[in-house]
Amino acid sequence: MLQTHLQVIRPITTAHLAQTMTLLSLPVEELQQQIESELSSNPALELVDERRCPICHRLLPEAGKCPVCSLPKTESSDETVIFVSPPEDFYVRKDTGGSEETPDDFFSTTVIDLPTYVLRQISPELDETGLRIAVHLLSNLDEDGFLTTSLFEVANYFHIPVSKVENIKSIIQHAEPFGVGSNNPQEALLVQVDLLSEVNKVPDLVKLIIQEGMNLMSRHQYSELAHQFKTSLAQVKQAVHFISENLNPFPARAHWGDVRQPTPSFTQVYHQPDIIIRYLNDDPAKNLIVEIILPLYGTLRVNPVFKKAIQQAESEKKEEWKNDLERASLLVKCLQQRNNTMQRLLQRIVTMQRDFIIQGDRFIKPITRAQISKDLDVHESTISRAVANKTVQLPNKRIIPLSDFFDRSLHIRTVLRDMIETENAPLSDAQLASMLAKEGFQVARRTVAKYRSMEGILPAHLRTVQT
DNA sequence: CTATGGCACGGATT
DNA sequence: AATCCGTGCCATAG
Repeated sequence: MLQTHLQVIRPITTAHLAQTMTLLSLPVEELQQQIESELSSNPALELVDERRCPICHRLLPEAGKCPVCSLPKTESSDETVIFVSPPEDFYVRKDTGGSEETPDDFFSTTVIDLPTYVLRQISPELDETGLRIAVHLLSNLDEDGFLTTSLFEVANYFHIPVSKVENIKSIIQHAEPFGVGSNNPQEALLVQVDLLSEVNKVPDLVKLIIQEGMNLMSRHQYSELAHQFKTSLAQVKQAVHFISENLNPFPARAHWGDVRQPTPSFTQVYHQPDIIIRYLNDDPAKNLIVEIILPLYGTLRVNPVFKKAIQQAESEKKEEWKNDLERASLLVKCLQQRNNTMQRLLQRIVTMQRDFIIQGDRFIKPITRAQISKDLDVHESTISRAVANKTVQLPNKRIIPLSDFFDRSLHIRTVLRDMIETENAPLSDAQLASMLAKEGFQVARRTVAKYRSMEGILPAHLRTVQT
């Protein structure tokens, strides 16, 4: 019976493969749910919660100590421990993939979730009580970054006046992603408008529309809006355009970059990214860092106590527990595999699309998943699954789907966008098509129309000449 | 008559 | 095998 141990640890390959594949195609958010449900239903699985404060059970923003209780994290040295969420710089490696690419790039997987991300920014300006409140608020955010508790409850809980809580909430809202911690999209937008108008000029109409015209705007009833605010249709369109370009009604789903978004429509917003690519210390002179967001804090492992207990179990229970044990170790192994694949994939992508990441859409290179799969010596479907449903945050804070790295038409689309932006008079699709042909892009007239709508650019006769 | 968007087909990609 | 993408044809709007 002792042999079952070995058999259990070494998983049945078909099941292993099947689960690896499904886990691979899951974005972090869903993966987290998956793990949590398994964690609560499977006694063999254990989460050693190194990064959560044992007293207040809140997130630890920095490795080391809890901002609320100032407790050091617990040490754990168990050889069965598997890092689901490696500490910072856990995985650092030289990049020698390209021939003359900078060999300085390094990759590290770190763990950041939204509450932590926000808390890191605001913790310096808060006292201890403020931190407690902030942590409480942040742990009650929904997936869009909106608050799910009322301020009164929080105030009661901490026995403090509501105004204090409001104060904290406001601080949170003004941290990145701007508007996080609001109660609804409208509130988030307003915060963003205020912040933006400190730096740039924002048309008054924008604020008006957000305050009173949300319903009409979301239904794209622009003429009604124009009527309500007694202004021209063009003005309204401009304002709505401004909103979709610069603001984001769902703070947690995406940042709005300084650069314009490829999908200006409200219907297409992306969730919390699976991967963050940024400069070291946000300094463009420094190296690129690729963070692969992992779903959990602490370490996930097979509970060693459970493993021992199974030997003394009654034969009836034994079967059931053996099954649990098997599932647990399978899950852990699959997670490791997922992380590994994601890392290798990202390493490859980043080296190949370096210019695209740093300098923008114009420099994307057309690559296919098939190419990558050859390079990494894995099956095509593996890459497909790894790419599917994932989003990446670029150094300029834009969030794009990972599949954009394989977009064949993005390059032409940016050229097209430039043409229209710099046009003197509105150009028709046919004219644009022939201009593109001169530049070396052979595309049909019909295709130009498609690209145009993909970029959210109005047809020629509705465009006004830009200044 | 011109410009554009919808539908659908075929080839490439996944 | 399923899906995505570019394109041609056609209907419709201006």
